[in-house]
Amino acid sequence: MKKIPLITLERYPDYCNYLLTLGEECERISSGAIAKALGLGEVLVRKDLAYTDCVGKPRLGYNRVELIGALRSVLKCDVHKNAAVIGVGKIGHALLSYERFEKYGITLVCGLDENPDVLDENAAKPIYDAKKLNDVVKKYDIELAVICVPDFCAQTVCDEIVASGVKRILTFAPTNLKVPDGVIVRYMDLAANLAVLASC
Amino acid sequence: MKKIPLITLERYPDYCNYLLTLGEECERISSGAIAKALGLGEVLVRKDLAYTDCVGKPRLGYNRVELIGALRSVLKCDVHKNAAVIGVGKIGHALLSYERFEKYGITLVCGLDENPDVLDENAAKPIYDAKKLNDVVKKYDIELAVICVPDFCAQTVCDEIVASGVKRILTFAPTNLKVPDGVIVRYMDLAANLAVLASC
DNA sequence: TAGATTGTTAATCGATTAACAATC
DNA sequence: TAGATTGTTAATCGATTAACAATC
Repeated sequence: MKKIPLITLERYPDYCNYLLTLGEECERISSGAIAKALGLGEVLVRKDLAYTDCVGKPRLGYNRVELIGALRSVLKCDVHKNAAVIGVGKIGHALLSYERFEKYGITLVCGLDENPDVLDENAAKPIYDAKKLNDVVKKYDIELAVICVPDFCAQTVCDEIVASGVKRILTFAPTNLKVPDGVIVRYMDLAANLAVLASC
Repeated sequence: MKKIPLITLERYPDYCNYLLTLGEECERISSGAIAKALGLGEVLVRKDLAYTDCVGKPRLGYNRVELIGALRSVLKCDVHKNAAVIGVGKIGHALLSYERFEKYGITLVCGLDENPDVLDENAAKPIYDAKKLNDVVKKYDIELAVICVPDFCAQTVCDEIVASGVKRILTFAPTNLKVPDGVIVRYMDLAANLAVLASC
C-alpha cells in the first residue's frame, strides 16, 4: 500500500463531509459529481480515491456508504484517540467544548494550565495543573496535544509534550516549533490566515 | 510586479514572526539563517523574499528591519481593515477577544448572531443581531467576515455575507462554500486538521 | 450493444532544489 | 583580494490535468 500524499489526505475530510450531506437516497456517486461539488478536477478525485480500498464501477461510480467507510478507515476514525489541550485560555476553553472532533474518533478529554484559578479536576472536561502533564498523558493515553499557550512559552510547552511521549501536536501559537524526528506538528495560526486572506 | 504565489504568501507571516523574535542586536540576517530557523531550503527563502522589494546584499544578507517592513507591506499590515465574526458561540466568542489580529492591521470589531440572548450592542466588541449584517458592514466598513455558525447554515450565512458586499471569508464550518468569482474563502476546519494529524 | 464512468499512462504545470555567475 | 552570500538560470520533483483503453 503506497503512502498517501499529505495533500490528498487533507482532502479526505472534505470528501467525507460532502458524502455525508447526501442522504440515504443517494446510493452511488461519480467522481465527476464529487469534483463538481467540491470544485476539484474529476481525475484528481479519482486519483485521491484510488488510495482508499474503495473501487468504483465504470458507468455506476462509487458506492457512497462504502466510500465513506473507506475514507474514514484511512483517517482512522474508528480507532479512538484521546487529545488534551495545553493552555486553557479563551481558545483552549472553546476547544474543550467543541464537539466536532468526535466524528473523527477523537475525544478532547481534558485541559492543562499553569494558572491555578482555572484548574478544575472534577469538571466534565477536567483541567489539570500543567505540572501533571506526564501523569495525564499516561492516565488518559493521550496521543494528540493541542497547544493554546501564549507564543513565548510555546517551545517550552512543546518540549514538555514531546518529553511526555506525545508525537502529534496541533499548535495555535505562531511559533515554529523544533521537534525531534518522529514528532509531527501542524500549525493553526488564526491571525496569519486572516492576514493572508486579506492580502491575496 | 509579478503576482505572488499563495504558497509563498502563506510563508510570509512565518518569516515576519521569526524576524521579530530576533532582537535589535540582529541587524542583518542571511537567507541561510532564516531557512535553518524555519526548516526551509535557503534558495526557497531567497525566492520567496525576491517577491518583496527588499533586496539582500551579497556577503551581508538582508537588513532585518527593512525585510520585516517589506513583508508587512505585502501582507498589507499597515492598511487597517475591519473584520466581523458571524456566529458568536464559543469559538466566535474566543475570537472576539483574541488580540493577535492587530499585528496584521486587522481589527475584529464586532460579532453578529441570531440568538437574542447573546446580543449586546454596547459591549466593547458589540454583538449585533444577524439581521443587521448589511448595516454593520456599512457602518464599520467590514472587509473580512469570519463564519463561526453551525455547519447546516454556513452556506446561507455565506450568501448573506456575499450579498452584503464582503469579498473575503474565513470559515470554521466544515462545509464547502459556493461563492461568486471575486470572493475568496479560506477554510479552518479544526476537527479535520486534528484528524489529518492523527492519521498521517 | 452503446455509452457513461472508471483506472491508468502520458503530458503539463508549478514548486522546490541545484548550480553558478555576480558582487559586496 | 578572497570568500560568503545574493539573485538567477537550469534541473528536478511532485501534483494536477489530459488522453484513452477497459468495463460495467
